[in-house]
Amino acid sequence: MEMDAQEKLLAAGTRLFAQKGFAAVSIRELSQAAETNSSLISYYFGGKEGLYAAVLEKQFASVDSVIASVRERHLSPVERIEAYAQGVLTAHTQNPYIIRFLYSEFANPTPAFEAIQKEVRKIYEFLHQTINEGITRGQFRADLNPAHAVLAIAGMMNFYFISRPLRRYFLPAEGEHDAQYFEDALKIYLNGVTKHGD
Amino acid sequence: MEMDAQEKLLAAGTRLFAQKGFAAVSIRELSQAAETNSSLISYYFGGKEGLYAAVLEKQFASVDSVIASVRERHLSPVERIEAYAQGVLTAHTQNPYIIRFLYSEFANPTPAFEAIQKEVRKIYEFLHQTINEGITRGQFRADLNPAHAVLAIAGMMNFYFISRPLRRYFLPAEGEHDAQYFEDALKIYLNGVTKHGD
DNA sequence: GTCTATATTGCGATAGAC
DNA sequence: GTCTATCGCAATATAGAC
Repeated sequence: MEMDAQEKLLAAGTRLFAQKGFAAVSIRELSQAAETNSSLISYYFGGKEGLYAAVLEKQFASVDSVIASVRERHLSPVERIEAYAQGVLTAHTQNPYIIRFLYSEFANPTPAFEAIQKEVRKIYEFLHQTINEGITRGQFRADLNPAHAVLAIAGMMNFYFISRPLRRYFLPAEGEHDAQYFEDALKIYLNGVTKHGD
Repeated sequence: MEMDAQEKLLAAGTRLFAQKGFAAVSIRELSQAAETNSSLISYYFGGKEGLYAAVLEKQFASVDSVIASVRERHLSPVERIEAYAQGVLTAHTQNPYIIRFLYSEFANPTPAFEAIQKEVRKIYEFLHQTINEGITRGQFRADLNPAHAVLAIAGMMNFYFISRPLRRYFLPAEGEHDAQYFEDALKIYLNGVTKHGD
């Protein structure tokens, strides 16, 4: 462990802002969770908003590295879709709170939104280009609308994590089927977009 | 129009709670948006929390009617998947804020969560049964995991609305392609789950 | 049924001791 | 670098006039 007050505040902020949203968390609650003093939030981060910005920045830095590692490899369209799915799984597994922040910013943008938008756009363009290439190469159905095909795969992959808290209430003791879901969803998707009668 | 104070508060609460979240909206802001007085929130709803509960109740009542109308029809598995997609489109079109409340409750359940959970469970079981029947009838692939197939279709359909606010920032002037997206996504999904070599 | 006025609590930020 | 104490303000709720 060995965390100083600044690190403990960042950790507490990540958890609490993700769980309850920015407005619902007070600096008193934050400082108690971090076992430190509320005045240190201003000292280190310039206030509650500054702490929130620091939390977001750290979250999305890790996303960026995942994207970059996928982009630089030379892969076929199908392999790229698979790499995207694996990247989503990796990102959400490494960082279970990121989907909350992403959605919070969708719904109610803060100044940090611009940076997030840039990340999302990179992913969108990567997928869009992948679909187009798959069509051009004759591997994907020619009647595919690329923008819609992108939304379809992104929805299949991200909704799994979005719906996680709710699923825990009514699905039989979901162990950790994450990898299996991604495999199954990929099969449905690739089967749905590729040409048949091969 | 002809709205009394109670109706105006309910309308203002729906918009503001959806846009900013429960904690980020004050009763002053609410009463100003409704062009009335903050004390009326307590008078009619017993307080800010009561107004929020009333907003949620009204939102999910409309979802229930959509589900019920789909369930009672006699449809084949493929037709039921199509009816589900149409139902999602209808519900979100009639009520653009519902996805926000749904997600807010996923992330941070309030006492209203129990009722929402019941609605979601109904939808889940409808889809699960549909997939199973499709497999039994030999229309869907036998190696399909029903739970995963449900999540895949729910993700494709709901993520479209979840991502709407963000898409507006980087997609070329999305007109209203909603119906077209649903058609395209359905084609991918059904193509992905049904048996081939027919 | 709707308003004004106000009681009370909790908020975020900061001054200043150590 | 971390604490205590406190300031000023905005929050929700309510009492009471009309």
